[in-house]
Amino acid sequence: MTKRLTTIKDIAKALGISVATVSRAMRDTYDVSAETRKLVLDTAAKMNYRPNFNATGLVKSGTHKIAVIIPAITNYYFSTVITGIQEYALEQNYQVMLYLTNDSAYWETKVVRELSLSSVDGLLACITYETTDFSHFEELVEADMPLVFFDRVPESVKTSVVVQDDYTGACMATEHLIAQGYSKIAHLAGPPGLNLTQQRLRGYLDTLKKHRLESYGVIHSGFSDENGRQDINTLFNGASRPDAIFSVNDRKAFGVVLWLREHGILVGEEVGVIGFTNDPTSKIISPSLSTIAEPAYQIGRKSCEVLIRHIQKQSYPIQQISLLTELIVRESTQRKAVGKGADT
Amino acid sequence: MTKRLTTIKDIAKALGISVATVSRAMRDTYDVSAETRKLVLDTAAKMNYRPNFNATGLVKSGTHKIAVIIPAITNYYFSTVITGIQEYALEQNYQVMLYLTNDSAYWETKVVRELSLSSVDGLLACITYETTDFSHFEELVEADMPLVFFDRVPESVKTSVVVQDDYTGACMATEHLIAQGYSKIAHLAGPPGLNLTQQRLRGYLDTLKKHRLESYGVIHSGFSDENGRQDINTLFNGASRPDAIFSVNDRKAFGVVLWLREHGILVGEEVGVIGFTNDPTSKIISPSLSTIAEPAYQIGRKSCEVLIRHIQKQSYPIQQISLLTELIVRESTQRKAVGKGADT
DNA sequence: TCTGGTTTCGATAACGTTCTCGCTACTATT
DNA sequence: AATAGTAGCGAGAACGTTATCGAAACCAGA
Repeated sequence: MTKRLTTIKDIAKALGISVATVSRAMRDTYDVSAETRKLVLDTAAKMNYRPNFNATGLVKSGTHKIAVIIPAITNYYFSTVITGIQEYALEQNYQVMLYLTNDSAYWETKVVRELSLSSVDGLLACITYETTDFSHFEELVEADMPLVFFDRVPESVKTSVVVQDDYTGACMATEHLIAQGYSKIAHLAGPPGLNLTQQRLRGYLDTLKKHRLESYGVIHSGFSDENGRQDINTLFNGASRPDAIFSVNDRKAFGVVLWLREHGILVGEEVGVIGFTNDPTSKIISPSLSTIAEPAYQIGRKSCEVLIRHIQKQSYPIQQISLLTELIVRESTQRKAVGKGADT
Repeated sequence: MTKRLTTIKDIAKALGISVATVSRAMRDTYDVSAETRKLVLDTAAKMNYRPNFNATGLVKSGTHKIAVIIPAITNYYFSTVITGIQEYALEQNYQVMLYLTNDSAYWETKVVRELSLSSVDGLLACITYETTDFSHFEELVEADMPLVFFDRVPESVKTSVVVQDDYTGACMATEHLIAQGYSKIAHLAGPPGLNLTQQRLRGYLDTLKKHRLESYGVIHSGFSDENGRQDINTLFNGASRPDAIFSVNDRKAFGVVLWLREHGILVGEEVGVIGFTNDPTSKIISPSLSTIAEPAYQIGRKSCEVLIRHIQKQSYPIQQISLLTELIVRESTQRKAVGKGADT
């Protein structure tokens, strides 16, 4: 129950002019004299006027708001993406509404369906790893609501997508392991349904094949460090132990490093580990983690840019943007034995 | 330029009844027969009707949106708080608009000032560490806009606040260090202007005094691990080296641990380190970091709850809520020398 | 059959803004 | 001096919804 705010009418009354003139003076300079324009702007500032977005949105059917739907923000990648989105949006005078699905397909559907179509101009989404039915998104596309996916993207829905180059990143990671002298390489993969899981897996397998190496195991599971612990455990209880691990993301790799350390296995020297993301913690863990850096901030900015283009021009063609990744070499893929002398 | 959406009018026309009846059927059950109500609801679903929030907001002068203004989200504490806010808001059918200030007072002022008062029902804010002038917030309070601060709160503005018990937390941390046998304790403090900096500093000093110990140094700086590295460096280049560090937050403590490790100083055994936050990385770093756990998620939920109370009842009294912290003991404050035998 | 009270619904005005039209008054042209 | 053109402004409709008021329709009681 906030106090009544000053409206355009109040300004008009105070100045003895019509609301139409005030409205015009507020935006463009044409069709209104420079002096009345200045007069209006001054008294508007004096009366502490703020435009009512409900009213403008109603008549112009545009709200200058975009919705971001994302599984979570409590990790480096997602929070950085959001930061990029937020910054670009603010520059373009758009406001962002945040929706967390908590990786639940139920919540995702609910949020997308109940999201009043009239309250936002467009959507930026990253799907949960459970989502298999995309009809709630397809309904949006049919209603001509601008929609852009990033990172985790469905293949069926016909919209613009912005991702990192997962395939090449995985190739780089695997190549690096091989170059460092590891040959029994296993892959801790992500949830099977996800596009990025498939791309990284394919990069891994293709690179192995190129070097005529066999895979020492592929395990699909979630993204947490706990998942990493479990997976490395089953892997090391199996018949043939790997001498290197390529993990689908850094957090899972942290679990691996921790597990190996606890079991007295030297990370790097005995078993190489490489992740994907470049989470800041990868510099803090010891040994520090080699990884494939994702351009998270840029992905945020870029996907927001594409969305706003779609909003402002409905003829803007569908984009398939893939940003480059970068190999970051740290201790977890270094065989220090070389410098250590005749230890083996 | 989305397709025209179905409005309440379309439903009225399709059913041959008035818009008023449709509107009533849509919300309450009184003043409309059960059959027409059902009829309306069914055709509304069939025609894929979504309410236009601009229109409802215009007439009801309430938007069911709240704004969250926060320095950043790329760290554990803030992203977890936001998660709590978001979840509670969604439960109560409120939508969250996110604004990042990037710890810039300029951006904070800009965002708060330009934020159309009419586009949100209330604000949840955490100030930057630069902010010294709070007039942009005071203007909001004068306009009767519901406003709640969390974590970093200004003392001058008369609003509800939700924080963790920083003072007691700092006391617990210092007590723990003393109980573990450390006596030359230094404090790496936060930016001096912040309330939480002062509270934690006071808890540290009071506890020292209680045990008749002297402070081995207090350095104010930012919250990053880089700040931690620099501060420990100046501390160890000084005349009297501390044997324990209480850091205002975990990230800064990470910098300390890393610096000590690089300089061959045994963390825990030679120099105890304790942080504040319970960032997940504190379990990953080695040695693992003792810390004071903050109820970040609960702070998010609680502050959102208080805000919504204020929105729904303007007579709701101003709250001063302080949530409990918890001591988490890990390796960085353990003197293993005891078990190690006659090493010293 | 009439009265009084419900129930159910419709007309219409608001909310704050923009947009379309048209009117006035001024300037320039001949 | 008459006309055409244009700059500047006002009146009113429109956007989609809710709120107020009143009218019809129904029911029960006498």
